Amino acid sequence: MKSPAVTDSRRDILRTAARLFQERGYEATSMQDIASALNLSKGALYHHFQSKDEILFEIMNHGLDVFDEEVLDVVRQIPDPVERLRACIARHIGMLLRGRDREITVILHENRTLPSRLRKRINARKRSYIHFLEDTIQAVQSRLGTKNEIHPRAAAFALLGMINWVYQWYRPDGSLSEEKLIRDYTTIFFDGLTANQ
Amino acid sequence: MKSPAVTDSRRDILRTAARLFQERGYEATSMQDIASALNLSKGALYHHFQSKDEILFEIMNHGLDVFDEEVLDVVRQIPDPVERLRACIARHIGMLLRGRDREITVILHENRTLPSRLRKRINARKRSYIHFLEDTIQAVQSRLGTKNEIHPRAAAFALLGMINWVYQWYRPDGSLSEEKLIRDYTTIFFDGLTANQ
DNA sequence: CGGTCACCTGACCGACCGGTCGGTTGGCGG
DNA sequence: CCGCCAACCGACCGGTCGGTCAGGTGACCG
Repeated sequence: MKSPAVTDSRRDILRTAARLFQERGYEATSMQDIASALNLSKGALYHHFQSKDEILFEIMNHGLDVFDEEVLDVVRQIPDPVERLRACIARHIGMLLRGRDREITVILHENRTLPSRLRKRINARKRSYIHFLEDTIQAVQSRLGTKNEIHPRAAAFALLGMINWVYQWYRPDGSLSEEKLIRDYTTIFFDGLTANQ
Repeated sequence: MKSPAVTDSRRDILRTAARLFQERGYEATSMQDIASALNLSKGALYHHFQSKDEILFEIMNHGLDVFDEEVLDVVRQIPDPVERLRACIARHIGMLLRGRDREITVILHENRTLPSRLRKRINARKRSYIHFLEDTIQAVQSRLGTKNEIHPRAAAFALLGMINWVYQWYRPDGSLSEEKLIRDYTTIFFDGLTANQ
């Protein structure tokens, strides 16, 4: 077990690095940039992490930890598939918008920059979320007895795309509130643009 | 007017650079990488372009030219908003999947890497597409007399997200055909997951 | 009080970056 | 056959990158 001080400084580095990676991109952010932002020397970073890659990997892993905790673990408890999917949409969007350290954004954007060994481990975790969405969508379809033949995987990726794209354009200080965004996205996914409700 | 040879070698460079940028990312691709892939010296690249930034900018500009030509110019001719939107979805996805040089993918991914002067010009062109989508969606809503209050901008970005995310996961050699993908995406956006048709 | 260890500094390394430059080449117009 | 010039080469520039390392410092422990 590591001392709290150790994990604290590690977490500080990860938070700052995540912010910089999100603002400038991974490749465009140097270790010196990260060190300067923390009032540290570059060498000090290498006391806590073996490499720049490890920092990125830990950012993503921690982001996925938080995601599992605040989204998946909660919505899995909901037995009704329709309500489960609704809650999932709301919580996923909420996390994306309120995540202070933007780890999720880094996960989305720096997909291919990780060396393949580490990337595989991250992708495996992502894939389990995809499967959860696919299963839930299929349950929703048979529950509501829909007669269309929408491929659950296509629907899962469509939903993921809708939501994950939000970070590219949404600004919290704009005219569109988070609640309205969630409501509209949920309506579109379940009932489409032409919904009458 | 430039000679065909000049534009030819420029286009070759842009195509190869676009492929590399898409595979490894802009910052992770060096001018030497581009030159080697073309069996050229690095200096030769600077005979055709002033800077690496200019190459990225021209890739994006050309990608948007093709997009305007193959998507927007065609679907704008369609008077009925519903049919216009359907055609737009189909053509947008088709372009994304069949675009040989992946310029569109580069446009989507390397948003923030351009210096702000050039980025503004690219973003202005993107914004005009957003406005087109918003207007069409609003026309669809009033045409079908939908009673919901989905914000046209939210719907436009949801649609964009669904479609643009495709490049992150879709593989043409998988079990999901392009036609099926277009059909499912169109159904989801117009009628939702619970569509009965 | 002396020793140890986590934490950190700052100088340093070789590789490589984007970009430049003087010079070569080969095909084409006159 | 000459002269020209776009296209290209390869050495080179200053600077920055990720990463290393010897050493300093201060808190804690016996």
